[in-house]
Amino acid sequence: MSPSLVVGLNAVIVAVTDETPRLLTVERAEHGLGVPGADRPALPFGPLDPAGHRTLELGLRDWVREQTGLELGYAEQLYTFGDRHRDPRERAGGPRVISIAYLALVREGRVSGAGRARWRGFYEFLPWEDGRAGRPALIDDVVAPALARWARQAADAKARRARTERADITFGFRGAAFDAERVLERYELLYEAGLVSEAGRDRRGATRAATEKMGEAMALDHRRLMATALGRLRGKLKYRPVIFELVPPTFTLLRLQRVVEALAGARLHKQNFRRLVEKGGLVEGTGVVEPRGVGRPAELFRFRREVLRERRAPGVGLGRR
Amino acid sequence: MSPSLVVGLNAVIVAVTDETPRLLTVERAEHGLGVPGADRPALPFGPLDPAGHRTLELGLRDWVREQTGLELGYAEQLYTFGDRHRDPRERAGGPRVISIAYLALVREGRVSGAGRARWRGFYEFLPWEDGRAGRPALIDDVVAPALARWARQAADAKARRARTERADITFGFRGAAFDAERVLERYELLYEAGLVSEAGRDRRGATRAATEKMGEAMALDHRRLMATALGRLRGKLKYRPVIFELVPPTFTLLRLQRVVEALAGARLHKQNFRRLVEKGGLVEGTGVVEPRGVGRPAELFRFRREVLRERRAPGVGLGRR
DNA sequence: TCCTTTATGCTCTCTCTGAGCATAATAGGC
DNA sequence: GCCTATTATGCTCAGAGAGAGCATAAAGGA
Repeated sequence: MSPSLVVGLNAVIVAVTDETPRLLTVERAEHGLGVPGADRPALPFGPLDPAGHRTLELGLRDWVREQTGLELGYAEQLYTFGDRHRDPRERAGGPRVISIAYLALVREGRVSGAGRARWRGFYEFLPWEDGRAGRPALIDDVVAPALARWARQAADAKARRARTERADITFGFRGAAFDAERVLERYELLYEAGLVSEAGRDRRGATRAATEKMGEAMALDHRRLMATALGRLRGKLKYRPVIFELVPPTFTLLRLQRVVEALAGARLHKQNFRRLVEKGGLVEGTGVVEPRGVGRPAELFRFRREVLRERRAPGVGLGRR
Repeated sequence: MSPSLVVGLNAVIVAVTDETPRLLTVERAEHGLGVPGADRPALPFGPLDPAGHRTLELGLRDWVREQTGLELGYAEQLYTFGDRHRDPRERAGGPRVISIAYLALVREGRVSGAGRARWRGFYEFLPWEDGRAGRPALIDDVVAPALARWARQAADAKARRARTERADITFGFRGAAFDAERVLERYELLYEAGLVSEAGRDRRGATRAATEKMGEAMALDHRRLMATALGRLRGKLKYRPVIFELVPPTFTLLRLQRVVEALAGARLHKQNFRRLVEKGGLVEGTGVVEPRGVGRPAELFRFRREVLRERRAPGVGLGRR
């Protein structure tokens, strides 16, 4: 008999290369034999071994090493997902699966050699989150009308208003402020409105055509984990110097800025970004300039550890969008 | 045979009454027969029922209702703790216990009728976190020398410097900024240095006399969960209007301020606090004044929901300390 | 009436942030 | 060598927000 309860460990592994935030995915043979969507990209996953894994994080590192060949550096716990039927095989008598998700950051230079794993662009799965070229047309062309329809389908006037307000706040409609950190809230709203294909046949306000524009699906609820990770990362950038976990030891300020922009999904003002990180004590010049490339050569900078003593919440800000 | 793996649900239930942040604790007969510290205050706890609990949060609510009679309102997941030997009974063949901790907030008026549970002051367990009367003497008189001793015990000069830097950053020694949110980091440092009694016989830099001044111990790693909760709550106050989950529907601005101060562990400037919440659109006057009390009567205010549309991250700030 | 206490209004300064202008230093085309 | 495109870097200005403190208002009690 299979155990009635499994504690799984999932890793959302993030790197930024070529100004694109990327996610490490694996093929998931074992995770869905005969289950619809079993061929979709999945996050590295493995069950906690209660006897062998001394801590959750060590267990995660073991699984990631085994499945991707990658030795993780920075990792933090994200969230634990435990709703019933997260894994459809539970309906067929499979164990209840509780998944503890971690966010891990990998430096730019180390994205090769991921074994049978594959780096995929974050925004292939969450295309509405990339606002670097201005507010994504997807939001106003596809999301807004679908959510409006979803709101109209509510039972009464009060529920309609609640749905409209929620859509406004999460996507910044009708003058509401768009908050880049609310990635999970946006995904969950899209899910409830039937706009992402993981929501299944219950399509509600959404047409098939609309759903198909909403990015690629992942296995199980892994797109939800991704959304959780991106939201957390965007939030954390603002008050912890995690950005330096994603770049090489030295970097030009423009490269640093592009990495922040890639994650924030927004463009930043170049001179102000420089002022923020330089005057803010986050970085210090090395005196060395990077020769290659057009234009005036840029100085290479490095992270300035002392900032941890000096400032309470050293981070970079995400811009407005 | 006992199962080899249990997923537990723990609740850190917080209320503020009489300007004191409080925690709901229970007696833990079942949780430590013959184990040292079994009589210590504990958090409400119950194992997840894989068949009965549809979501983790619903399972938590069930357990809290059963153990304390309380119907939870606001609740959010905090963190999942899964280190081996969190529960000492694991050493004696007990199951590996993974605990998913939640933070729940209870409104001031609802703290009665907690069944066999008991409200305890937060700072009875974490006395160094209350800086409302100025920097706690405990930090400079007890913590600082003990951590200095702990730093000196490090293997080499490099490790010594690392320990010193860590102590400086977490407690704001030697000119470093004190960050009220780093509650967990402080607790963990105290634990590693053997300054809290949960650390067991391995006392390292700490004398028994010092340890006894460091607040009351809790069962298992529950003080760690408390620290996680307080840190999260302090952080969240700054960018989400969670404070209104802790106060009645109407309140004077001074009462609101006292609740923030109680949680922040710091005093705030009265006029600036008023400006922050009033001009910031977080509250609106009701036109009604509260009669009782000395001094000029104060107007009653209420939370202004519209702020959620208008501002990206509406919160209150914690002051400097 | 005066004093104590709490509420409320307002100002001043400093810092941070958004925005934009201006100049510097390269490479490549001519 | 000169011109242009391109990127780097320095600087200023305006407005928002935060920290601090002064001043006035409205109660109750001596």
